[in-house]
Amino acid sequence: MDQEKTVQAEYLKALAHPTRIRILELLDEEGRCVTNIGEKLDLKQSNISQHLGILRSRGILSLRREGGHSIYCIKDTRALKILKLIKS
Amino acid sequence: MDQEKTVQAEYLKALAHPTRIRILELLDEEGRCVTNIGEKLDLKQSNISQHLGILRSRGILSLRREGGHSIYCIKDTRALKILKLIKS
DNA sequence: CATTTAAATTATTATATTCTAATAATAGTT
DNA sequence: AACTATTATTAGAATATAATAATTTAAATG
Repeated sequence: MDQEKTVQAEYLKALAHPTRIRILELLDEEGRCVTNIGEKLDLKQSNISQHLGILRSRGILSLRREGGHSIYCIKDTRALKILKLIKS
Repeated sequence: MDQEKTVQAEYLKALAHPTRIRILELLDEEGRCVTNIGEKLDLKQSNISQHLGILRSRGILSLRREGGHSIYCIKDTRALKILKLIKS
């Protein structure tokens, strides 16, 4: 596994997971906190948090704190365009 | 690791690798055989063949035999659109 | 038909990813 | 300040992916 990593491949890897795709679809509607996403997807808190971290580290999501909550929003709308492309 | 696999995620996973991205860029120009791709990318034959197999199994590439060669071509142009989207 | 060439497949090893569970950190609340 | 709620981080085990080397298959050529 000694292939040079590329920005493009890393970006696509961030999108290439069922849960992360579902997160992006949820956040397309509106910004949401971790708990809310966890309820919608019925997954463990730590797991959601990790997936959100991956999407954020690639610049796909942004985060703001509000009350005791972390509200995640889509920052890079190319991600949504890609998902729509795949569905067509 | 018990997430349901989705068509979308599997599709993106097929694209999410540096070598496979380079293969798609090469094939965007013209159809090529395995040997030719191997020379261009300077990688082992079996490795190229495996990557081509992955792209083909997802319906992204098509294959025709010609002389003693397997000529691969891009079949699903959404893949190229996605790569272009990422670069922008 | 033996030999060469091109490509696919298989087995193996190394690495990466993902999930769970446990714990830590960070606010807010009482 | 103790308590609670929310989120993040860490460690570990299970699984998946990727590269190499070796082998096999298939077709073309002498």
